[in-house]
Amino acid sequence: MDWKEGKEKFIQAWGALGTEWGVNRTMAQVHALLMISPYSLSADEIMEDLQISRGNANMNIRALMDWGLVYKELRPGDRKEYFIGEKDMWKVVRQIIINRKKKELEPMLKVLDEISGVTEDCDEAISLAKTVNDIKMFSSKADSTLDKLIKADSNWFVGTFMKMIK
Amino acid sequence: MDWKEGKEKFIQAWGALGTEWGVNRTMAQVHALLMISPYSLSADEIMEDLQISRGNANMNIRALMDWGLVYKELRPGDRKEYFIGEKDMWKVVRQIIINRKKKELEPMLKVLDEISGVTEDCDEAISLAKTVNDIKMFSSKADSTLDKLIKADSNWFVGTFMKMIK
DNA sequence: TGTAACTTTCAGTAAGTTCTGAAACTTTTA
DNA sequence: TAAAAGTTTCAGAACTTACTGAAAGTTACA
Repeated sequence: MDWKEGKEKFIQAWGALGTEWGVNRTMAQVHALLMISPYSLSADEIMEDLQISRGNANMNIRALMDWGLVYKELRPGDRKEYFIGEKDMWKVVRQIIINRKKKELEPMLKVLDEISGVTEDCDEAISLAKTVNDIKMFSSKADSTLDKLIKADSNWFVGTFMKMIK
Repeated sequence: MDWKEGKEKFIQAWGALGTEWGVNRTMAQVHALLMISPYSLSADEIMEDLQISRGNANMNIRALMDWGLVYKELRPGDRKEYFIGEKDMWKVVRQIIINRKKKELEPMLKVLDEISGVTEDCDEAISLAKTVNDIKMFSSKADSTLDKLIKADSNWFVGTFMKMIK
């Protein structure tokens, strides 16, 4: 297999994975492209490579910068903006966790707290309260674990996880 | 807040969370409904409660049974099928991990292996190979961790994770 | 300050996903 | 074995999300 074919496959696979995780396909593909590119690319190069429109490219590059997975790079003497992808897998995963946690876990915990106000004494209310409580316990545990994970560095992760799964 | 309002909110929130994780809204809502219901429900009751069609209810109940999150329950002397949701949060999370792992992680690893065939000696090929390798290392680590997690029981999880994050 | 180079926005359209409802199928029981 | 009760399937409709392309907005230089 030559690298062009490999690149093609990689971008496809990453895009598909993104879709299943609620990330839009193009955003994941732009990310894949920048992750494997040894140098920064301009919006035009990205558009050309993935065959997408300027608007689409712009919006997804922006989203990736918001997520902290892509950075702007300015080349002296060139007015174009170039973009470079985060290459460190650990940082990539970390950024994704940070973003999803904020967007999903925290709102969920908020709703659960509100529901804790239910205190009637019928089967339904009791069952609801129990489920809500279980989820709360589980998620606050997950939440603090993720917090530690986020603060920890890559080596810590490798070391501790390896020990833990032995 | 009375339990009906709480139930309503819970189903909404669980549905929204599902959407963000690539699970369809109705499937997540049916799951939420069954999770907090103290007794099993028939397809008709689910349709009525969530205001959805028979076809929709049927397809999503089936999907939940495939995922191992909902079971069929037969009441003696009644020809209707009743459904009961898995109540143990730990099992719910486990089942979800098992299913997503199979559907997503494994295909990704397969593609990465294929791409490992790229061995040219230009910048592009080297950068691609490096990224692919990093992801492979990361995912096989994640994979084996998840395997242990799946095999472990709830108490183990609580204990080890708590130790780990201290 | 004018204009060229580049970036951002957004209304309309395309693509993709989920839902409905009715028909086909299966099972049970009289 | 007929028909009643229940379940499954699926084509098309409804809805949701993503993309295009052109116009508006910025910035940078002469």
